[in-house]
Amino acid sequence: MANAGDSPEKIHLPRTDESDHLKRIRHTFSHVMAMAVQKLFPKAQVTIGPWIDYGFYYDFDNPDPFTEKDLKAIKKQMIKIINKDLPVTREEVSREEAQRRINELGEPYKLEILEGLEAPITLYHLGEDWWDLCAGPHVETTKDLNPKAFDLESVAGAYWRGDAEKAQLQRIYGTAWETPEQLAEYKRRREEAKKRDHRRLGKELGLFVFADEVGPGLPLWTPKGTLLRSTLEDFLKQEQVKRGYLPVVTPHIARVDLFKTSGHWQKYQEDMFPMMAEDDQSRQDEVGFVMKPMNCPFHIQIYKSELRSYKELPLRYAEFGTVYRYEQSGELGGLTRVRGFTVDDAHLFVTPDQLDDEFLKVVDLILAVFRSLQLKNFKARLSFRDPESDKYIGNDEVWAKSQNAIRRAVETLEMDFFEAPGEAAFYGPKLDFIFNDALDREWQLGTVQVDYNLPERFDLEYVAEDGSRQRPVMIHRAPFGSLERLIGILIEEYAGDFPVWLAPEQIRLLPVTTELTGYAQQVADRMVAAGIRAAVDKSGDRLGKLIRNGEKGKIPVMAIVGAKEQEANALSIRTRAEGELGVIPVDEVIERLKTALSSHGNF
RNA sequence: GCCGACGUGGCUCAGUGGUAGAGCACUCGAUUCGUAAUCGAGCGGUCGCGGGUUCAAAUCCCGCCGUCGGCUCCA
Repeated sequence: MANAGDSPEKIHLPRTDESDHLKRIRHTFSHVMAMAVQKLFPKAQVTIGPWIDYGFYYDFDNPDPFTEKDLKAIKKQMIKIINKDLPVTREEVSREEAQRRINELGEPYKLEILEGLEAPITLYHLGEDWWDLCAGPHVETTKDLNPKAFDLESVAGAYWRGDAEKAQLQRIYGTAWETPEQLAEYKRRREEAKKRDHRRLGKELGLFVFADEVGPGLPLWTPKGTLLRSTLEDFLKQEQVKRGYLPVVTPHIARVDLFKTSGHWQKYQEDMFPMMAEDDQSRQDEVGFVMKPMNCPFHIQIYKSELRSYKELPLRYAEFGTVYRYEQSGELGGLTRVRGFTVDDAHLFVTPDQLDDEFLKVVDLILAVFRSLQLKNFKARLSFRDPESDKYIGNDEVWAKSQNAIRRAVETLEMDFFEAPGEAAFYGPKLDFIFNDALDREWQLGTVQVDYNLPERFDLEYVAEDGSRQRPVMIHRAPFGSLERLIGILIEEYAGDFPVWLAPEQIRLLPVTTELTGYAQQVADRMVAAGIRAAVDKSGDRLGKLIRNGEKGKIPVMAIVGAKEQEANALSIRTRAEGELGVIPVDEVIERLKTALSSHGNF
């Protein structure tokens, strides 16, 4: 599972790619499931059924979608099949023979699969009655499958060949292991992961809400969530000031024409909120305003507002710019995919000579930011153009230049990375930083992009040393990517237990009796004056309840204030991480908190 | 956008044809109490929205909206 963090678990849960044996087990399980499904649903057609990281799935074309009840029946049937100790046998056949047999079964999907296969064409049989086209490998017999070490998890829709234009199939997901203990541990960790889900914790901790009345994918940030946000913003702003970034602010809407020049309107209109037009004629003429899906055209206009000299470059415009994208309804979820979000955006206008160095400096900043946030589990992805696709602007030469610049950078930094053709932005390639959420789904956070195209489209210039007009190169970059998505990931990464500097409420004072509330408030006021987010629990409940509420609220530091403490000008400290720390003088508590804040460390 | 499941007070959930329930939270009262829930009372819901079936709908049917799991998409 993702996010095992640094707490070592006793039972290792191997991914399929770690073990050849598991690969066979999971693969054979998918065949057993397909066989069971066809036994129970004779009209079901099988398509593909691979192993995946922790299990397997199989896609079926069935007149009716499968239900939860069906899953139970299928599971039972699978156990029956396994207990028959059916041999799994491989058979090599000619293309013609395969065709003949498929026609005998009447399974058109298999025929389509066969077309894409290269020799040798192999079939795998489960006993006498069932076979599928398959490259293998599999276990020897169903005896090698433990009927107590698998489960069917969910049904979902999936398109044939992953193509939304093609048939809608029914996918059944299953998980399979070598031992029942592994299965139990897997399930336990899934449950744990659900508790870390930022949607759940966000609600429990009161960080953000969604309202039907506002709209889907449009989060509302509560005071607590906003404190978290602004702490992150302030942190990055400080880092950027140190690195020569200049702040800018730009509006949320602009004329359509601006995005025609950039190419957004032509390439990504479907992903933008509809145009605001004054009347039908204006709408038809495409004269109106749109919500911005990106900030770059605005920063470009600031660049263009004056004639630039090479002496000014690199110019680094930074803004926490909120953008709006009309994401497909089925894609929205929590904070990780929203329709309105804030990008920690900056656009660097550089001379071609400065490109490599500036790019490296940006990556250095991004990695420093991740380090400060204790984010360690990420992958670097080189998101390049898919040469087959027409969704990009610019010519081949420019793309090659941009992609090479990114490749040079990761090679210079000796970073681990993988290339992903087709993941580029429409105007240029990217170096993306990919993180996993609690449920192991991948999300892009930070990104750096090299762009020769927009400078061209907007006809950007600077005056070079020799007096000639030259074209700058742009670097688009966002270490967080989106503040919303970052916070979603952070919540799950920390399981809601933020380090003191990020915690919305950093210390809570708990008066043992209500008579001490006034004194506790005085102490809290001192802390607030020292830049600490301190609060007093004034509920009047008993201490046990106050502590319970503090723990549930995941307040990193609690301070019990009783008569003894008041007399000693001290606090009895209890932290989330370490429990009771004993009585500490107020001054020392404040000092330690201040240190924790500035160092991003623990109390 | 597609397939499926789900949608009951602020939160978590019970209630499957006969005019709405629990715990927590909240308010009030009593208690002034030392490291994860003090006791009692009270407030609070046109059961997502709109149609339909029925003598009667939270419950059955249809449409829409939203959430969730996938798929597709993702500047």
